[in-house]
Amino acid sequence: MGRVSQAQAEENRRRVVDTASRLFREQGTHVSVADLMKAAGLTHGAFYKQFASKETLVDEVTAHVFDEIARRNAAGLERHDGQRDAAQRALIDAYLSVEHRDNAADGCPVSALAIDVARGPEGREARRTYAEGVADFAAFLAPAEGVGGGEGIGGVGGVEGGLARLCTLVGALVLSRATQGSPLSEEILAAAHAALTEAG
Amino acid sequence: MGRVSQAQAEENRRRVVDTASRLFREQGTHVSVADLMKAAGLTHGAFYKQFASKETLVDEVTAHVFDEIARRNAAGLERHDGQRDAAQRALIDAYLSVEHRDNAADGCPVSALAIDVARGPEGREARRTYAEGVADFAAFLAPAEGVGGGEGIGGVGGVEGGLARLCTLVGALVLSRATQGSPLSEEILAAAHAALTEAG
DNA sequence: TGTACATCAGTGAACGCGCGTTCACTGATGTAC
DNA sequence: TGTACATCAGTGAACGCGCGTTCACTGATGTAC
Repeated sequence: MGRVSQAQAEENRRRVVDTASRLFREQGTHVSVADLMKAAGLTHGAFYKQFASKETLVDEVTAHVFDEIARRNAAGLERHDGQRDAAQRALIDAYLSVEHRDNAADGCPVSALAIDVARGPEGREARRTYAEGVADFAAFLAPAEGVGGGEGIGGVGGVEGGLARLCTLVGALVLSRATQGSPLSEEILAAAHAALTEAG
Repeated sequence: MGRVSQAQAEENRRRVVDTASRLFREQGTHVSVADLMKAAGLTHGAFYKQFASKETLVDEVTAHVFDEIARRNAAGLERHDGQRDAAQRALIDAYLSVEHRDNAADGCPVSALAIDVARGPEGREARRTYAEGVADFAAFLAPAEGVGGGEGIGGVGGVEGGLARLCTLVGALVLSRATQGSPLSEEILAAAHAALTEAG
């Protein structure tokens, strides 16, 4: 194919990262370099002109995907005019939807990458990024402290309450995906939704 | 080595299944046949004298490991003289402990195998076994219906309450493993514990 | 109970395959004049 | 502005390696007499 313009090369690189951020969430970080590059419309050899190694890409994609979710949460908050409670409910609704269950590629990286991150070595940069993403997400989910009646699942407030809510969300999504095909899958989403919205 | 007695052969087979049930939970079902057999004290060739394929083993081990957890839950109930509430609390304490987080090999298969099951094909027998295991576990966790005050997380009762509690347990374990090395890991366990014990 | 032989659990080399990675090559792009 | 050349993004064959699986072989076990 010969050389390609700098602009084209940059766009290609971006497309590889975007494609990986979808494929990794859908199938895990073990997706092969060849499959990834094919999905991005290139051949596998080109990969190493842009990335030092597959491990490097995993780290970069992890960071990329958590940036995206942070932006999305911020946008959600804005859409509800800064009303934390409403934004949280909207997120919980979307998180525990069948669409989210069936569309891991576009979905939450906390759920989608948990096992890949857990099984990677502890020193890994992806691990730090992941932990930060969890903390940010929990902060977003934190119930309003002590204001009028409801203060979240089990009555636990603040960051702790946010963490507990996140556990329920992530557990529900992971379990509903693992039981897909059984009626249990939808029951799990409904049960978690009821638990999170009725006391929260 | 030559032939081995029937009793010895059966014991070897059992050891392979036991070893796999630990390694699969610890590292996932992608553990290689060679590594598995080495860990069981045999060579890889012997594997196919006992199992039709690796997929067959995964199905058998999934069933085995869920049998074990069902037995363990039943034993827990007996140890507390059939007092459901006390048995549930003991399980929640153990589930959300640092020991459980650090010892996936002996731990809950619902958390450990979730992603492997979710990524396997839908028709897979392991999937059915998994869904049954989830249902049984949720039934065990179900809060007592309507009796005096507490009826579980978010006030959701019955099977639904059991499912919601299971989501929180599984989410907490998965997240605390993925964030291991960060202080967040212990905070997650504590937050889920507080949420599950204070209203339950 | 003792002998002769078929069985078959376990061994270890070998298979095809897909993995991550390397590399000689191509030829349009970017640059120096 | 036009020409000459170095650069380097992308190609596709090839690398060593580990995977799941197969197979000829071994020799103690189990069985038939």
